[in-house]
Amino acid sequence: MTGRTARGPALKPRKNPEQSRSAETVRTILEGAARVLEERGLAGYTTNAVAERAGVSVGSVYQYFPGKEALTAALVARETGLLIAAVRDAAGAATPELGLRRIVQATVAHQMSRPRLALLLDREESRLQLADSLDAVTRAISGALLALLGRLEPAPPVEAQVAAGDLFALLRGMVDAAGERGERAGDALEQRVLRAVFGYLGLPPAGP
Amino acid sequence: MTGRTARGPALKPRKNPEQSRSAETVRTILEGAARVLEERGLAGYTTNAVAERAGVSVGSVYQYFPGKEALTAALVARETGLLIAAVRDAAGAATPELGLRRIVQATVAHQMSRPRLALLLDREESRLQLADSLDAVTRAISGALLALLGRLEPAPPVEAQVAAGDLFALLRGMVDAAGERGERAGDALEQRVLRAVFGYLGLPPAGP
Amino acid sequence: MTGRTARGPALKPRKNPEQSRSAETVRTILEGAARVLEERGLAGYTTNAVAERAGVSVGSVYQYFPGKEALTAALVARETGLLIAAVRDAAGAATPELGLRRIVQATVAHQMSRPRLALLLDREESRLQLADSLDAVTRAISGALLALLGRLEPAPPVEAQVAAGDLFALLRGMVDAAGERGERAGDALEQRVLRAVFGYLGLPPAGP
Amino acid sequence: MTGRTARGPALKPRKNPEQSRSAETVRTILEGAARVLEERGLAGYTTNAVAERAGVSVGSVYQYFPGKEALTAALVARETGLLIAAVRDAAGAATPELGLRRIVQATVAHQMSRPRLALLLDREESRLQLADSLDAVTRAISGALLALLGRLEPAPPVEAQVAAGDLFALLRGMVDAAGERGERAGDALEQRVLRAVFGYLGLPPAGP
DNA sequence: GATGAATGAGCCTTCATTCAT
DNA sequence: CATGAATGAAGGCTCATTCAT
Repeated sequence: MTGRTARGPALKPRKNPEQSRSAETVRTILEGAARVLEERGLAGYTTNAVAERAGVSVGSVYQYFPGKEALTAALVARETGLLIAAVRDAAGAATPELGLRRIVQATVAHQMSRPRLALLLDREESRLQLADSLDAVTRAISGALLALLGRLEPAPPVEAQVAAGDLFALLRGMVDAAGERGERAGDALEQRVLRAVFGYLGLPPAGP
Repeated sequence: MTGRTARGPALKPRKNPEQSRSAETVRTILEGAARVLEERGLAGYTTNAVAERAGVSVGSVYQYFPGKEALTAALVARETGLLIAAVRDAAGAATPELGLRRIVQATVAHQMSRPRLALLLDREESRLQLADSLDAVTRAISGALLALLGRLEPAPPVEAQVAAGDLFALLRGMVDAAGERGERAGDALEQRVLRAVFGYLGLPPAGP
Repeated sequence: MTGRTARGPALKPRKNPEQSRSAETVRTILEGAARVLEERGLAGYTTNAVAERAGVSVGSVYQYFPGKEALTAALVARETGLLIAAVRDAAGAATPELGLRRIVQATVAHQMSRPRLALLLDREESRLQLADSLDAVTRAISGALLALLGRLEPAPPVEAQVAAGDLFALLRGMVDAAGERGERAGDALEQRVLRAVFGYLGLPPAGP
Repeated sequence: MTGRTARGPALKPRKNPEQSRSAETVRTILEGAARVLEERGLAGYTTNAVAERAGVSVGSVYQYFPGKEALTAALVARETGLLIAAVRDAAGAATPELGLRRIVQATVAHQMSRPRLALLLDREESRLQLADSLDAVTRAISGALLALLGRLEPAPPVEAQVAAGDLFALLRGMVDAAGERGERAGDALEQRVLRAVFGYLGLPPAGP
């Protein structure tokens, strides 16, 4: 690993063949990568392992991704897609309270589905500085939070920008930890996260 | 990277020379490791780099630590020592509220002192399964929280064990993120974390 | 995968000029190879790059050439064809002096037309042991030189075989170097090469 | 091979321990590289092959050279050292004619000692653009030639700069070719090269 | 025939660890 | 004890070649 910290080393897929056979191979590779991450952790996450797990050759991995980081980025994008959509949606909720609840819900659901994978990708996401300087999930969630906070009455006693950052960190921290502990009950976790969120904002704890 | 995932590889220092020259060398090595981590990140954190930064030979590193992971573990222990002591202390505070505040305070202070180092070590800590299965910081903070929660009136509506886990995760998440953002004002951060903590527990936000 | 789904009526003549079609493809591929060599050098000279540059698939390259070396050999043959013809011609010149001049002329002209390509192919030619053990150009030029030397009066004081080898080497050396230096004036170079050639043979420097 | 054509990717040795054990290892590695080049050619010239042939591990190769190219550069420097010294010396010869003879002599001697190695290194030398833009040998020989040409009477009818380039090319071309042909008689070759050189310069062929 | 996705041997390089001095 | 040269397994990646469509 050469100390490439601040460059932009091709994180985009090499081809984007949303068609026929190739798309299938891409899916296979991504799922292979996900499985390797879940089963062997970051230490076992090698391009050769991914290829083997996916049942393709290393060459095929590099046919579609210019490098390992690009593969990781693509996996992040894939895993994150639903979450981002849900979060975007939440920003337009009827009330900010409802929006917050929806964001928490979506994040919890996302982390519950493949906890180890989600956790490891969170780590990789912050290690590589994907995208501009902030990855898509962070941007999406923080953005949605920001929008919701603006509509809150009374306005929270903390600057919105900062509050969004705090809430995102708090949310991710709790949810990742729950995943690591093996917690599987989404509803319960959701309630607890909301206690912290509403408490932070000085709102009365909303009933379920 | 050797695929040692499931073994129990000697994480304790090889010698425990609380004396003379050796202790000094150990300190030098640990500080070298800390500096490397801060300056070159996880990618640049190699045993040779540590030795060079510390002004000793690689051989000396292996004289005092059975392997890289042991070195990391020792660094974690060193960095964590003060925090753990402070947290233990907090458990005996006059009121649980005060105890909570003290824990938050200590954690914030700890993260603020060497933010990048603290962040990277947090990550390594959870990557390696240090100690029995839970590292010392986690145990200390969770334990202290648990003790304090038991004294709380009214008792929080969440099982104490779970609450302790949540609060620890929330705390660490917020503090790490603040460090990553480059935040340097400890007091402000402390207040905000407390809002979340007290909110989670259903307590009225305590004034500063 | 060309969407050739609808089979219309047979619009093509029954008898395809398969020959000329193939020949055209071969030409395209060879020119692709030449372009890649000129633009990306030996390092960028890959079969995939050639195919892409030629606008055909890799498969097609292998349809016409059994391997990369065969492709290179064919390119050498193509590039060398005119030169060889000119050199053969020169062997029959009225006087040996004129013949020598013609050979030099042809070689200079050849190298000037596509200098980088000529240089790189010279290298590849000697790397691969093309042909029997001596490639066509070497054989042609050396042969012509040999014939001319036999007619020279007075006979050069060096064995003809050896002299032919020397002159060829000298010629190629000077011409390649001129190409590498970016020299573009054929006439001047020709004169200088002739000085060396005639000097080597102990002949008086012939005027232009 | 990524098209790194114009960068300066560390061509200097990593360490320059002209002492004790290390120097011996460096020598061993360089000789291994030379042997591999002679025995297996450019195609078989891999860092692993070099290490194996030298009886050391790949790691040791990289301990002393930052990369394969640096190794090649060092080998070129080693092989070229004597030649360069001799050529430098020749520039100060009593008469320019004598100087020319000495340069030819040294070059012939150099190429005769390990012909295949010299040939392959010549190629590599021009492939990598070692040093500033011109490699040491080229600089040394061209420089010496330039100095000598300036002292020549009558002055050659060609611009000195150009003449130096031509003579160097002619020299190298003839000598490389002789090596490739397996010629082993240094004196004879030397005489023939001198015929071309003196002829080029319009000087009377000097007796041995 | 043409296509281009797929293959996999093999290359360069790194780095945790050992051991002779 | 300290040193640092030496080791070599393992990782990321390329590219000539094949073959199902």
